[in-house]
Amino acid sequence: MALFVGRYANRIDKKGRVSVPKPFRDAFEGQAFNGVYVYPLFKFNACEACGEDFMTRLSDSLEDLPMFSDEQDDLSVILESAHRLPFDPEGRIALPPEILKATGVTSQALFVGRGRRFHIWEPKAYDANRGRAFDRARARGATLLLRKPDGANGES
Amino acid sequence: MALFVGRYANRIDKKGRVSVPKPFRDAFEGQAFNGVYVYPLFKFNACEACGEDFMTRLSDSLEDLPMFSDEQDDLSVILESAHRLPFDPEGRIALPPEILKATGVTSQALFVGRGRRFHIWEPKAYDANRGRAFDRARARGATLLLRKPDGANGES
DNA sequence: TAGTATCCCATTGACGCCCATAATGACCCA
DNA sequence: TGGGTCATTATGGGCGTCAATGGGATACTA
Repeated sequence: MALFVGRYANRIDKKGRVSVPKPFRDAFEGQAFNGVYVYPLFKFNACEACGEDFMTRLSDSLEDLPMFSDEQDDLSVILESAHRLPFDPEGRIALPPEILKATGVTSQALFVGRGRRFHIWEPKAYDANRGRAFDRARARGATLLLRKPDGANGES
Repeated sequence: MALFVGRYANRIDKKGRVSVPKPFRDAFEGQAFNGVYVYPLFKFNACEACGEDFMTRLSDSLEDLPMFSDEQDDLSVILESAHRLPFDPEGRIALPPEILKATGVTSQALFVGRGRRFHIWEPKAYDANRGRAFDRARARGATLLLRKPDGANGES
């Protein structure tokens, strides 16, 4: 699957529909479900979106936690508040009221690439947060251990 | 099999029937039994529902516990109190009195997606019990370690 | 025969599909 | 290098279809 990168601002119409940027739609090529899963983030006033593959991986990861455990129940709130949004023939999705409320999105939605998933922000809210992560990373002197280049870890 | 995600509130009619949300019904595609298994949860005033596949998996998991152990006997109550509910031609099920009583469901049933299974709640009870799960996750700064994408860890 | 469960049909309201148009950017040619 | 044309995406709105719901008819059971 291609990666989600870059930022795109699209308009919300009266019916609550918004076009998912073409480059993002292309990245869903070959998935069983032609659409996106969207769920609110608890760290930001924004929501996250991904395809069926990633959602299944998320669900399976939750099942690695013990059944009936508090930890599993608390984190399952992601699945409970997720929405399965199919593309219409023009590649649009309809954002549910709950998501609009959680993100503050009204007339415009900002799509922000995040690799295997992407975020949806109210543009002004994004600007307010933008740069902070960058500053934090600089201040902390953040480092990242890269995986071995393919084959070594079974990734495609 | 597709995942169960999101929340849907449907009404119970005079005959005790309730429509299972279409997205959930679709997720049962290709299962041998055209219906759901429903059993009460001991942790919440709610019940859990799943398809034949998951029920089999649950039964097998119980057999992994030591035979004749208290643990196995206690958890086996799930199987004892489970109901096998077939869909009617319109995709509705009739919740048995025992389930209605255990959940407090009367006029409305809230279907809550949980990945490979889903819960059924009385709407107000859900708000009271689960409404703060999101805040708890935020407050705790909850994190989740994802499985490696496919095959990388030998699990399937 | 009464009570219950299952099936069938009707209604309605939301949403998905289709078409039309506008805007954007790429390409070609002078 | 500038202008024009074409292709593709983003956007707007009307209409048909389908899912949720309610009620009646029929078969089954105790």
